[in-house]
Amino acid sequence: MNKRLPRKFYTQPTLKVAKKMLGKYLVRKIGEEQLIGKIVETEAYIGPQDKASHAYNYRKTKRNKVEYLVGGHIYIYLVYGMYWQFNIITGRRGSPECVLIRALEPIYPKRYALNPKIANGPGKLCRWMKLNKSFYGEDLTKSKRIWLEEGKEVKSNQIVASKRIGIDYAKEWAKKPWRFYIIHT
DNA sequence: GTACAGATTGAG
DNA sequence: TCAATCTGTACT
Repeated sequence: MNKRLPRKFYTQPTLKVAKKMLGKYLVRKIGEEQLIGKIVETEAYIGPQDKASHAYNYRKTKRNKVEYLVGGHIYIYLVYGMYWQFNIITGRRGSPECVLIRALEPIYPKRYALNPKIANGPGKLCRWMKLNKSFYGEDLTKSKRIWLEEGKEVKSNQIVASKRIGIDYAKEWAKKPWRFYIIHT
């Protein structure tokens, strides 16, 4: 049976976790129903040095304070007044780093697999899985309603790195190849 | 208290 | 190309 990923997975260096997360299954339990999506696109945000990060220069606000928790917690927030962004904290306690989940491929229930566009964007996957502020600070290693499982193996030659999206204001940091996705086969 | 931009999306 | 829509943040 598939096993929930342990704390150890999340406390590795952020860029490594961002890559390893590709192919993992994100499981969301809603009542008796389960939704499962394979992670196919991620972006890394490397805390204090990363100008595109909310925690740039160790900034700590009411919104991003969970980024300082140990890896495995959820950082979720609203952008543009209507879309949630689902991030997973990485690294150790006190190091504000995280990975943004940008896209899922629906696996289960089967009817969603026919509609791959339902979760192909950071705002859309949250709408699909009904993720909102109530998940702020939730622990993926303990939660009963959301967690990550070992999924399909992804070979390194199927992973592409490119620059991150929607953060042009961060200038040179916007060009870092810290967005990872699986080649569509 | 007030102003303003943003890790997006879908329609035109 | 552009509006929708609202919270956190930085300022007065």
